[in-house]
Amino acid sequence: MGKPPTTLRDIALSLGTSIGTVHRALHDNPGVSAATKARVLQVARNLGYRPNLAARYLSSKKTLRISVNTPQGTTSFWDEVRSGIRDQAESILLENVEVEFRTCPTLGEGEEEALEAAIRDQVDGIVIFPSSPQKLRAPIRRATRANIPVVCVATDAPQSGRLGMVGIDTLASGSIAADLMGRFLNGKEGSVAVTVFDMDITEHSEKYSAFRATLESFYPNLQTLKPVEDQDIEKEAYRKCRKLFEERSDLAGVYVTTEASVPVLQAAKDANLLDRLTIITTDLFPDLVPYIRSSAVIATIYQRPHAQGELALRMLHEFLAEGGRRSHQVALAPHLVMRGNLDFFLRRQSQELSAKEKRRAPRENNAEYAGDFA
Amino acid sequence: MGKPPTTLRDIALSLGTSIGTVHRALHDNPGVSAATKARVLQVARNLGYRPNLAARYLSSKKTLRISVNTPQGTTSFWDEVRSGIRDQAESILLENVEVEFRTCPTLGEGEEEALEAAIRDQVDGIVIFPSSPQKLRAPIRRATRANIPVVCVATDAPQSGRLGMVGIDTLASGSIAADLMGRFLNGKEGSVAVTVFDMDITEHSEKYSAFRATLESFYPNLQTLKPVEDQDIEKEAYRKCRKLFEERSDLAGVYVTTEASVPVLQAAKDANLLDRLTIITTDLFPDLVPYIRSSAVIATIYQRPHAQGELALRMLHEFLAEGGRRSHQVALAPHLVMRGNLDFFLRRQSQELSAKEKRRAPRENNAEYAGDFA
DNA sequence: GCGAGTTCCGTTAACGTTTACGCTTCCGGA
DNA sequence: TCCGGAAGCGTAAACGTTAACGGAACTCGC
Repeated sequence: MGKPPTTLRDIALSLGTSIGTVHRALHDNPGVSAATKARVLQVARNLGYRPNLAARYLSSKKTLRISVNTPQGTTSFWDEVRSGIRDQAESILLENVEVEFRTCPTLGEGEEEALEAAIRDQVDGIVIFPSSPQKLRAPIRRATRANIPVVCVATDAPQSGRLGMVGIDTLASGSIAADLMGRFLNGKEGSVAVTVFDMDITEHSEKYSAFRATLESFYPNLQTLKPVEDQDIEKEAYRKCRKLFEERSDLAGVYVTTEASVPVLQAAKDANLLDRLTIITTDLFPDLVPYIRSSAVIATIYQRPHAQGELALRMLHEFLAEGGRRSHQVALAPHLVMRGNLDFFLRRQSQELSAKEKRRAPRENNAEYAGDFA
Repeated sequence: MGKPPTTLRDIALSLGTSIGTVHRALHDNPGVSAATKARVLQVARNLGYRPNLAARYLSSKKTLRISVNTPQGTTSFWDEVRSGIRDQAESILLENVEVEFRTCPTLGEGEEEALEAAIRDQVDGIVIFPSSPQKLRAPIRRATRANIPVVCVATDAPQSGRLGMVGIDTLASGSIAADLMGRFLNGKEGSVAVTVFDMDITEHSEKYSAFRATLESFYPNLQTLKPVEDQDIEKEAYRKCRKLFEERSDLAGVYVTTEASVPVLQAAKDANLLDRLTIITTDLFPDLVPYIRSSAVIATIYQRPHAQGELALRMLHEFLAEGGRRSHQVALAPHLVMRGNLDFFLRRQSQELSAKEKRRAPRENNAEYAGDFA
């Protein structure tokens, strides 16, 4: 139970060799014969060696450099993600994390270059939003081969060898949207539209399927239309929706899974449908607020960007510091925002975005130093 | 920017004294004159000294003992809280946390004694559920005076000097419940009942007020009845609800804020009202599942016990390790569970409860040791 | 057979704290 | 005068790891 953990010294002693050799063997450094290395690894495993991170940090003082490759974005979503990453980096006990932001001004523009730049700069880890997974698969592979772990945020990049990904559970959000849509429409008949970014993105097609499946099984009198793909281009979203609104007179509701909810709302307004449609959107940003307050948007599914950022960095750090296990996939539950609890989320959002001085603040509040309490 | 942090040695050098003296001064240890101590503190402040946690841990190897005082509970809620605490304790980088569970078999029975026991045992910190805040105020004060920080979970203990508290935002949950209730009832008239544990508990009265306020302002045709207090006694809940159901023929919905939703549901069933009432409950546990599947319970507000546990421990550890700031208050956003996303939450719940071997697992998956990647 | 270059390995000084120990100085009491 | 003790302070050895240096043994070319 309380037996002291094994150290490099223990391994060295038990082999009749030295700490230096053990260290070299465990780290694949040159200067050890294959035979010795094998023996060291064997003993290390037998003794259940786990490196002491405090000692390691104390000794090497190497700081981990992490590149954060995200788009600027049209809403506050990515600002919140970045602020979550920053907060998490600062709250890490061993103060050895340094984040570098490589923000792409426009979606999908220069992502590859930014990723290549990060690899060239020899960062220790990367957090990335792979807006077009197929384009980034190769560079991500390259990073991984260069021993740079990559964590995807918001969207996955399958078969890219990425270390892990954190996002919102697509089933949970698609289904809750459908369930609410069904309830809110309360027995009405009609059709429901879903706008997505691109059905080629796994997350979006999964959300659509989950929505459709839930609606079909619980509310058979509502019909899910084919997805409207907007590629996050505002004009595209407006145009396609406007067209749809004119064609489908039986349209009862819209579920917007993308950031581009404002053009959809504008289209509804211009078609004089704003108060006749039941609209559920995604995420929370200033432009959306008046629509929620006025109930034009009846609910929005908040994808917790701050939490996504925190978790992505945490995953990366765990891996880098602990030599952790490979390949996690974290699916968060979304939050539901409606008129009633809107203020709670707005307050929180602004706190999170402006929480710069939170951590490093001088300890004024404890009289004298007093601090440690331990 | 990148200047090296100040160390004890720096302070000692700048004062012409020794590391030992500086250390004693900073830790209020005997053996330093008041004058020297003052000078040390002054210089430490000027130089912006912050202790190096890695070095501290490496040197002292003292493990932090944390007492977790929670009730057994009638649902899985407290099991999830405890498992969250355990998970967080294990995921802490410096492996210096040891949790001791002092679980009370029945609610409110022997809480004081358990708290006293923890204090007597000289633990370094306490996580507690103060089921009756007024009774525990004094012992919590005593712990705090004995330099043992106390974090409340789920319910606050105001004016007790506790270090902090983590719980669900009452406004967010009360309001979303009301908003959903209003929407689901869709223009119907009638009255809505709210069951609470005890209006003397801040959280419960706040939830009730938030619910009532939101319902009043957005759905004026619905009337919020006076709260039903059940003290988490199942019979009490059943009896009071049964009575209410018979008296109020205009009853349209029920919002159950406590763990005792099953007796309420039973009462509704026995009064033949199960399919006529719109019922929103709180939390998620096995007995509730069939009701959600059958839509007898239309939605439940999940208070994320696992996350509450994680955060409570994190707060305590931050304070103990970092000598952090005093008095935080963390309010989580609740999750909304309905038929559609029920399975997501159930899967997650069972994962969280059974994730014992997750961390300490031997690293089988990396060929050889290979591990560090750093 | 001698230097130059490898390969493999041991040694040691850091890193910043904590802690135990030891050295002064000063003071009161015998 | 000498001793005991305490107060105030310095010293140094840990803690487990990393990284740089040095040295032995062995090889190769001449």
